[in-house]
Formats: sequence, C-alpha cells, structure tokens
Amino acid sequence: MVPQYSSSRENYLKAIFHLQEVHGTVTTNDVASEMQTRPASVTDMLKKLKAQKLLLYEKYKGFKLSTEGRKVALQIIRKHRLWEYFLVEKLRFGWDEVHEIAEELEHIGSKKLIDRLDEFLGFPKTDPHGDPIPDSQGRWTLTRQVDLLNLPVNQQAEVSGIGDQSAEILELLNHKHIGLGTRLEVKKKFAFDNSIELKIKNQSPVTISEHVAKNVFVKYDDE
Amino acid sequence: MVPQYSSSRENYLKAIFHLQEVHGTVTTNDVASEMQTRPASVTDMLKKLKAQKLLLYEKYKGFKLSTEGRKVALQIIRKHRLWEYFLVEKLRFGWDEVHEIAEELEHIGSKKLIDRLDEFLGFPKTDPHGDPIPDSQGRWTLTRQVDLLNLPVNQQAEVSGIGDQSAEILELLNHKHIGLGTRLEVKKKFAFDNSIELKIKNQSPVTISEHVAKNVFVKYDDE
DNA sequence: AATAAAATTTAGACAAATCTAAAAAATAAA
DNA sequence: TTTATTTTTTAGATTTGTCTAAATTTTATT
Ligand SMILES: [Mn+2]
Ligand SMILES: [Mn+2]
Ligand SMILES: [Mn+2]
Ligand SMILES: [Mn+2]
Repeated sequence: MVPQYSSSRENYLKAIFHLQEVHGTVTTNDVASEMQTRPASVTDMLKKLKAQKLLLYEKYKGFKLSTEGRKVALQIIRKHRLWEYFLVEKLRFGWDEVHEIAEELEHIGSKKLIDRLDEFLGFPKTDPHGDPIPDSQGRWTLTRQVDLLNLPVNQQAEVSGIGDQSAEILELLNHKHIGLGTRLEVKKKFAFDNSIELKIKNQSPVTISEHVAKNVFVKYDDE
Repeated sequence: MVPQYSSSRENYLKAIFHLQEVHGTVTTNDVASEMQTRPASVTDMLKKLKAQKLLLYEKYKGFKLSTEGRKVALQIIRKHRLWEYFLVEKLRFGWDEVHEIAEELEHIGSKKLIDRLDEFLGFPKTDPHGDPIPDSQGRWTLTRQVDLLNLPVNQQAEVSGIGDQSAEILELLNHKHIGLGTRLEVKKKFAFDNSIELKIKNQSPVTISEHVAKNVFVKYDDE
C-alpha cells in the first residue's frame, strides 16, 4: 500500500511546490496567503510535514520540499490536471469552472484510477489551462513560452498557457474568446498604461490590460 | 450553495439507509458493525446527525432517517453507483474492484459534476452490480428484482445482479453465456433437486443448479 | 549599535471524529 | 418479578487541523 496523506497535507505540498517554482524560495507567509490560512497554522503543518520527511525544515531558517515531498506534490498536480482535462474534454465544462472540482478530485487515492484515466484521455500533455501534466513518473515536457507583453507586434502566435488561474481572469479571457490554442497577434502596445490591442482572426480587435497580458503565455515560431 | 456534509457523516447516512432498507429497523450495533466502528462512536454521530435534522432520534428508543436525511443518502448512493458505472464502462475496471474507489468518489461535492457524468454515461439505470441508480431527484425505477428460483415460469426477465461474486460462479455463468443484461426466461423447474432450465434467445436451453439460481437476480416489469 | 518593524514560532484553545472504560437502560432468563 | 445479559449512552481522552494572542527571532531603519 502506497502511503496516503491527508487532503490538507497534500494541499500544503502542492502550494509549497508552486511557490518554490515561481520564486526560488518560499516563506511561511507566502504559504499562508496561498492557502488562505494563518501563519501559525502553516508553522504547525511544517512540523508535521517535516516529521513525515516530506519537508526539509529548520525553524526560523526556512524550508523546502524533500525529494519525497516533491514526488508527492507532482503526483497531486498530475491528478489535478488530468481531472481538469477530463472535465473539459469529456464532460463539456468550461475551462474556468473546473479548478474547484479538480481541487477535490486530486485527493482520490487510487494510482490505478489515475493511470487508467490518463490512458482513457489519450495521455494528454497539457491541461485546459496550458499547464503541463506530469507523467506517472512525475516527469513533464518543458515548453518555453513568452507572455503577451513580450510578444513582438504583428507576430502570429498561439496561446499556450495562463499564469494567474483565478476564476476572474479565466472569465475575462473567456468573454474575449481567448483560450488555449487561440491564434492571435499583437497590433498595438500603448505606452501610457501598457495595455495591448490584439487581433484574433475573424474578430474585431480587443484590448487587454498589462495585468492580463502578463498572465497570458504564447508560443510562436521564431525564425 | 447546497449544504455540505463531511465524508464521515455521509457514510453514516448511507449505512443507516441500507440497514433501514434491508431490515425495517436499525440499531446502534448494526451501524457499528456495518461501519466497522464502535457503538460509542455511533451514538456520538447519531447526536450530530440529529442536530442537523438528518435523523429522527431519541436515546434508547431508536432512530431513523428524516426526509432530508433520506434525500441526502440517496444522492450519495447515486454518486457511488454512477462512479462505479464509469469505472467499469469507461476505464475498464472489473466489477469487483470498483467499490473502494467509488467509496471515495461519492463524496465529491459538485452537483453539476454528477449530472454531467450521468449524461456522459447515457443515464444508466443500474450500476455494475445490478443495483438501481437514483435519478437527480432521488427517484429510482422500482423493477421487481428476484432470484431465479422465484422468477415465474415463462416470464421474460433480464439479469440484473449476482449474489455470490466469487470467481467460480462467474466462470460458470460466463461459460453458459449468462451475464448482466442477459435476457432470459425460466422454462422448467424440477422439483427433485430444484434445478432450473432456462432459455436465452438464439441458444439451446441450459440447466443450472439451485445453488446457482439462488445467486442470479433478475428484474422484470411487473404489470 | 540600538531600535523599530516584520516574520515566525509557541502557548493554549477549540471542533470533529474517534476510542476505552464505566454507567444506565432495556431486554431476556430464571 | 427478581436477576442476569445485552444494548446503548456517557465521561473523559486522543488525534488532526485550525485559530488568536503573545513571545521570540530575524531583518530593516535610524
Ligand atoms: Mn485540493
Ligand atoms: Mn489547470
Ligand atoms: Mn464513502
Ligand atoms: Mn455497486
């Protein structure tokens, strides 16, 4: 039997993993705000994760996932993203309504379940938000992407990922018909507020703020 | 937002519902043994369920589900059985390996998820064990389910469940081309050893022993 | 270097779900 | 109808995860 961890512990591992990826480093306060909880609760949990050897931690000095902790985090992320893919591709959910549900489904234990699901879905490489899905060994293919602020004007590109994945930004993008795989190009950048005008084929131009642009990643053939 | 109950409470509701269905009545000890827990823990939980108006309970006098408790129990059962159907029909699990996983999946909250799943599966009426799946209003179609010993002669019926689920009986039934969904009728009952002769369309008659007949359940429309 | 501010941890509490041991009530047997 | 047995409930603990308030440590500012 594979060791099982509580949903709460799995959520902490996942949060720590994400923060480690973005900044190189994580703090107690970072985790507290990511998890919508109190710093004192984070400290409590850090001790428990350390006791389970999922975390390297010395009080006041900082912490990071152990090799085992990282492995567990990647499996939760794998489950989260496969379930999101399932919800969108098989149950016709919108990409902006699957995160909450996947947040629960990711804690279902069976390894066989998730490997069968992966197979059923045809071994998808990325989830509905463009994020890579780790394989059953916890590996993923790194795709390099640029955010829209850094996409050259008039360069055709394809949306390949979203940074911030709040329901709010997804709703906004949805409304403007911007989604994974959307082909677009930047027509104008306004220096005043760094807003950007985009053109999607067969649509009238749309404008997005700097805040949004920073969170939309695209890939394009750079010759 | 629909009220949410803990997995533990949902499991208790389900257990109480099942015991109510089988016997007309449930006791603290029944629940304890069904849930693999202690009578004292059951009493603790009965008080909590009563406080939430899911249970009608007076100490030492007995208890039963309230209308609301029954409704909740039926929704958990609906989810359990739909997930079992999904696991068998879509992920190619054996019918003998899905129960444990469904025991976890049944606690996922989203109502939309389960209704979409139902639709995706084509609104199945029974789970892989032949048990009826309640619809989204908690209703199920009452089809008379009897074992083959009690099926009237010449009454067309459909195999809807197997009692004993050992590999041995499954092998025997498999050999005789009897499985879930098989349409058949009883042509003759032999008083000598209670063996039974069956007819399946386009096949020559087959005989099964009393022991086998007792473990094959069928349903038929009772007019 | 001394002080102020911020981050982190500890102390002590609470709710949920479970347990063991003991008490109380209901039921069965004598 | 007493007495014995079984069932059910209570009392008091324990574990997990969370919280507030206070103490401690680190970091930033004079
Ligand atoms: Mn989660
Ligand atoms: Mn995602
Ligand atoms: Mn369950
Ligand atoms: Mn079943």
